[in-house]
Amino acid sequence: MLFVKNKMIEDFLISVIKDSLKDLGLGKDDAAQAVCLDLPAESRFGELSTNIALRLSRGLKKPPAEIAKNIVASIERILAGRKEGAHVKEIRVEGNGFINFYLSQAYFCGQLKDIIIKGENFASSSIGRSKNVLIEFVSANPTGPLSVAHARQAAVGDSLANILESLGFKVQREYYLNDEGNQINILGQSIELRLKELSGEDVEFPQDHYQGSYIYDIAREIKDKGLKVGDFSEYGTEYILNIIKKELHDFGVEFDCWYSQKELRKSGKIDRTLEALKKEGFLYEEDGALWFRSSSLGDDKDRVVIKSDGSYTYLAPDIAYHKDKYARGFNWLINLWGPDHHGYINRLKAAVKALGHDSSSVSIIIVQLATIFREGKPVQMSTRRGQYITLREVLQEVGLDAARFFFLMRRTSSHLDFDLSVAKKQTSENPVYYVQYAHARICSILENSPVKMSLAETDFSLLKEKEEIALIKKLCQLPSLLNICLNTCDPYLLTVYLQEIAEAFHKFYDQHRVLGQDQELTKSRLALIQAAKIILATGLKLLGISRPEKM
RNA sequence: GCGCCCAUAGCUCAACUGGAUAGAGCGCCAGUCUUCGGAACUGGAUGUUGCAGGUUCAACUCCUGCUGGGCGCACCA
Repeated sequence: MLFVKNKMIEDFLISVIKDSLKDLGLGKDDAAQAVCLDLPAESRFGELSTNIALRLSRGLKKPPAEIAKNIVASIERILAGRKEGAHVKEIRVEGNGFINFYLSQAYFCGQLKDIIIKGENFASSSIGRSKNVLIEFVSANPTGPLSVAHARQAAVGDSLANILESLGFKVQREYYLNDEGNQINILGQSIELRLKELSGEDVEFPQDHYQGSYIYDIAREIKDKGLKVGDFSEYGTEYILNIIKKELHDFGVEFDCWYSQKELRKSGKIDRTLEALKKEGFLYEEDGALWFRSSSLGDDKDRVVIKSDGSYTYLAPDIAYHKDKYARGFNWLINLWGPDHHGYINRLKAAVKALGHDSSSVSIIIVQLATIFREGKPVQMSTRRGQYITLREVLQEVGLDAARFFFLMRRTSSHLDFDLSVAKKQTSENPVYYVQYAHARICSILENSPVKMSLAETDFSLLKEKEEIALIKKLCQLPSLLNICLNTCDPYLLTVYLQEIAEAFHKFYDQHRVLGQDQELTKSRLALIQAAKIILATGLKLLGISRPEKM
């Protein structure tokens, strides 16, 4: 069951309810301030519901049902004088005092028409027009191919960015490139050692070096081509970065900006940032190191920014990097991190506050890991030995569409089980195909139809069957659904919604014929499935998944 | 030891952030095709929401204490 709200009608009804409470002299009650409309627990309770009478019952010392009755009477008086009142078919008091609103068919028909007129822009809005969003994700060290953890981040980040764009936000996708430091040095050494090994030298390969076979590939290329490499770290970084870029491209993810830490340091911004913080009194020296007074800003303890050997910790460039994000004009920063970074959140929030920004301007989303299964059994992984499932392998095994959909099927904050053998199946077990099949089926009907759908000649009021109504109501929910994705910063609900749309369509299809009916009815149903196609296509596009006309 | 997250049907997950009879998918059992794509549809069985208290009209949801799992707690990135 999906719970969504339809913004426009919802806002209107909330204002009417508030007016009615004032009318009854209840406007000042605390509970009355927080009037809200929810989707009822079951569809038999109408389309929108409020529990306001239950909330008021305590203070008024009256049974909820009685209060509800009075409120409804007042609402009905108000609605009678408003043209939007036509959207409401009926208001009932049900359960132990819920007020349920039943919307009129005219309202839903209007929405349906809107979908067909606006097409894939039906759910677009301009809520985000004042926001410049920078969404930073993946940002894996360029020391090896991308893993499934990065793959999930890529799927979530890219889809979230798509959704925000459709809501009017100006979005930049950015990858922070950790192209210098310890890990990069170790990468260089790993390549150098493998090269020696290939040349027949006896080498000892340390445990903490990169064990993956791709290091051999790099070394072999250097050897075969007889390249003179001065800096193995730099060579390796560039080599691997190209692999990563290709992998992401093949996954349908394009970054607007690759932000180099090396460039950041060279620009002097790190030093200038630390200097500024020092002036504000946020830094102090102790034990030969430079500390950030983060504990005064909500962190558990203070953090080192410059080690006693004079080098930066990871935090120093990161503070400068975030300062630079604001300096570039972004006013909402979204960071997608792996679960191993959750202890880092307070540190970064402290840094943001020290820089003089509201910490709510940064949203940090922890993307939980995915466990890969084959035939119901978990696939063993070991990063140390360089044995982990890569994005490339998942793509090769199940394809782009299934991969992206599966990574988004659970809430981003919860752990995900990803069974490759299920994602590969082309049966109803596989939700991707279920959704895409609905789209293809509709395309096929539209193509076979001898009659053309014409909005001017469509009489939506002919759509009265149970399955038709259910489908229409579902289709109208997309705008509200995208709002939920926005509020939760999570695209996952869209995968659930698309499955529900597909289900509603398949059920309709099974019970009723589109073609070969009375001319008028056929036209109405053509319009209905046209709208369903638009909604399916819009959703799939936002998830970065193809919309096949044939399968 | 300190801190954060999780525990719901055999399995994977929901439950509109305190609401109405805790719902879906998979799996299992039984059905539906002279008709627009069967990659579909219909029906059935499955629960002491980890345990024990508390808060209230109402608790899977909030509070307290247990039990069992995951992750953090670097002058690593």
